[in-house]
Amino acid sequence: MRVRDNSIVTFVDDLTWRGLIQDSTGLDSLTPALDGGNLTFYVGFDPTAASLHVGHLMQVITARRLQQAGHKPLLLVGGATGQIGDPRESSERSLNPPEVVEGWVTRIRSQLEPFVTYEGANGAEMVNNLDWTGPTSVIDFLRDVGKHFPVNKMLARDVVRNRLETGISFTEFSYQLLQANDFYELHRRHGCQLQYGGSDQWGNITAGVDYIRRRGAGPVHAFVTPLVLKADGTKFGKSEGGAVWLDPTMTSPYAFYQFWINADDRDVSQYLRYFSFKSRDELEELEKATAERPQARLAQRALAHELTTLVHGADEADQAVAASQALFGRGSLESLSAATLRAALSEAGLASVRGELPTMTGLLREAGLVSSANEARRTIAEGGAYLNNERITDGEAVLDTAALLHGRFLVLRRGKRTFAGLEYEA
RNA sequence: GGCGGGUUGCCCGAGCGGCCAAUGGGAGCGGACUGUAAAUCCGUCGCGAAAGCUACAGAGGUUCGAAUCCUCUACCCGCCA
Repeated sequence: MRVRDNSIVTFVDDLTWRGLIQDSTGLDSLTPALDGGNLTFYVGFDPTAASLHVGHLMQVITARRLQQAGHKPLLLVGGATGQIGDPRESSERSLNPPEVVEGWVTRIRSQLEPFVTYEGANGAEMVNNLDWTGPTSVIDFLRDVGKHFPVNKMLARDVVRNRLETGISFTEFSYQLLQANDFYELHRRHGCQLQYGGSDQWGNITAGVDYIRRRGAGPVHAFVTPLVLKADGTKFGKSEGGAVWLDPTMTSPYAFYQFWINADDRDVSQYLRYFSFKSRDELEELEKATAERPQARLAQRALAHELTTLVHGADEADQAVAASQALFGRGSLESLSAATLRAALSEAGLASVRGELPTMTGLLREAGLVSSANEARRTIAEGGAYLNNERITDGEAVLDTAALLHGRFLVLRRGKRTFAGLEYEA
């Protein structure tokens, strides 16, 4: 692994410098295990939606990082736990139909696949906890697993304690047994010695560590990564209201790229440490650049490009960059070639209209920038609507064909940075 | 099982027969300033071109008129058994 080659820096030193280890079962034992290479570890993803989102990226990337350091990943997709639901702070989850969860398992599995390699001595494996949890009878589960879990300890867990106020079903309460048992089963079947996850998983993870010890196995290691925070206090991973998904049909590569480009100056250096595979030297260079010339956004560009490449591939990443340059660039839209314009608009979202010449409000609706005519008029009145980078002032004005770029394209924009394209065919 | 309180727009939360599409805050959206950043200030925030329509847990009722009163149903929360 690169980091070890270039100097005295060990793998754990690197993880620590990046801020990836918020809590662990003890660095004294974890350090030699991780620096030694050849550890089998697991990280789990529950199918709670059709796709993973940027909030999961930390765990995905950490898996890749660990594998590059010589460890063997077991990527678990929770076909069983996904049907139960990890308790949230707020309230009880509604159960998803088993066949829906099953579909999500398949999708998430294939989404995870590209992030690790399956070759070599530490080739990754995909596992599904439904394989061992599904066939277990209630009696067996209660006798073999349940007997090792003191309810008083289970109640002490933060999430559970909070939920005692508002209510928690037995179903969700029992979640931690399933996850603890997963760790045990993976330890038993695959020699798994390490589980990591997000900091919200600490309770579930340590439940597994304890359980393995109670069953006379182990010892095993665990650590958790910190919650990704935003300097402005809002939740990480949201963009224009919705989650930023890894699935390109749910969040386009362009939108994904834009999400990272818009990272706050105060956050971007830490994001690079968390998510980037660049060396410490390179990252410190970028941190310096951000401090000195934040307006150049070198760190945001590097982060956005690297992550878009990792998630969507080099071609998609380059297209997202090109589209961003075309749309946000200083040059006039007229100077862009038809091919460049089409490509850029396709990235941002290109719809087509035909027939009668629409009005300005109609254009905004067709482009999907507003959800109702009222909203279109309001946006225009607020001065937030642009056609080919010129502010629209009259919502009732009919489109002038002279505005068509290359005789067919229109660049619509709402606010500073939300672009959408329209292709007009008479 | 009994008694009492509650259910309002994306969220919190006022309203307690007409002046309520509904006070206020947050989120969201837009503008100004910048750097596709932050902070700040300002505006906006159900649908409809409009007439109007749909909304205050659900269903029914009283009334010229209901988010506001009555009845039933569902869910939540207290207190007592």
